[in-house]
Amino acid sequence: MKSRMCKSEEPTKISAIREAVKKRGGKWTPGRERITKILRDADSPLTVDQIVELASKTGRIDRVTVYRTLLFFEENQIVVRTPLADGTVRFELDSAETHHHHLLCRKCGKMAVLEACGGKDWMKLLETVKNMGFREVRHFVEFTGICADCGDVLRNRTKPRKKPASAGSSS
Amino acid sequence: MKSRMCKSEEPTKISAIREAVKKRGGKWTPGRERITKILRDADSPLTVDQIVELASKTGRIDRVTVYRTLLFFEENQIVVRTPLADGTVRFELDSAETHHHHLLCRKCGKMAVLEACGGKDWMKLLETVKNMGFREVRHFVEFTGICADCGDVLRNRTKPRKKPASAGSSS
DNA sequence: TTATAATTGACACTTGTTTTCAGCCTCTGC
DNA sequence: GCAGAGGCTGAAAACAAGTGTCAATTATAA
Repeated sequence: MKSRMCKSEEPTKISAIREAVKKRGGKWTPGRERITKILRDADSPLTVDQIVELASKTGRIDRVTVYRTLLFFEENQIVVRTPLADGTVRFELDSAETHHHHLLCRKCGKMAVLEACGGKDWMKLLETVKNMGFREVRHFVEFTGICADCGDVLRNRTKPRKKPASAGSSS
Repeated sequence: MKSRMCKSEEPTKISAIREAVKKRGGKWTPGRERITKILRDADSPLTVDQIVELASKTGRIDRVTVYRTLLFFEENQIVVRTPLADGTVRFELDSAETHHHHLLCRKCGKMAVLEACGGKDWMKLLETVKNMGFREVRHFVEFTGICADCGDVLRNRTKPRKKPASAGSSS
């Protein structure tokens, strides 16, 4: 059971993505390359805002272009869109040979990746779902909590800095 | 391991919710009662739109009032807000002595409830999360798939009726 | 019944995302 | 290397979901 915090060890090849784009009749533009590199180098799944901000450091790019590029990438299985329990939507490269889930700090929004999941008991649960008549079942698992850093801060305060973000249903 | 499709067997008492509202200094209004009953009688977690539509059948109610009521209920642990992998946000009564997770059809959006979760393997995963320094850990699990009804329809078609809703990250 | 404080509806506003359209750029074929 | 076609981009506007404001209304305690 392994975990990372979470730069991918062997970065997805930009050239492979370029070929995938062209194979689908898309063009390889500077904007798409910048967005691809940002996603490849990211420590964690990124929001549209984060991508716009990072991309803006290396030249002008319109927010709309980022939306469109992400949509194109998503439709072509280059990136994965992940709506989280805190209501934000994040994007990451779909290099996922490795099956992983997300871990989100409810205080600071920091994300980590968990490169593990269920086990035997989990399989039984999946079986239950299939017995209910569901096919092509996928699962979506997210943990939320207070990360070590935020926990330390809290211990040194009488009042939290601000109202914690509501973290959706869970248990 | 039990599952339901998913009316609660012993409906949460409206009177109990009324008392909870009043205890928090809130007033018990016809609008709040209507929304409470709608949530209690729902077959599955509802979107704001669905609540507005259902509530409008028994009298006029403003969408803003629904938002505000749900927010008030959420703040007072009467309802739970659940953002799903398809990007929608749904609400359900927080009657949850029973720990459950959601099962969503990617085709028709129908929801079911799974009154079960991981098991021993799951506990190990939780342990990993805690070892990463996270406290107050909650988990959020959602299954998506093609339900029996939609599966049958698909088998009798060459083309899907419409583009399936993108169902977020999962695996 | 009355006073008062919370709730409501209407409207405007904010934020996040998509659409439209004209001009620009990548890529293919020559 | 060059030109044409079609895809991509930026700007502005449209759209959708959710929030803030305020006057009028209503539930509730006294």
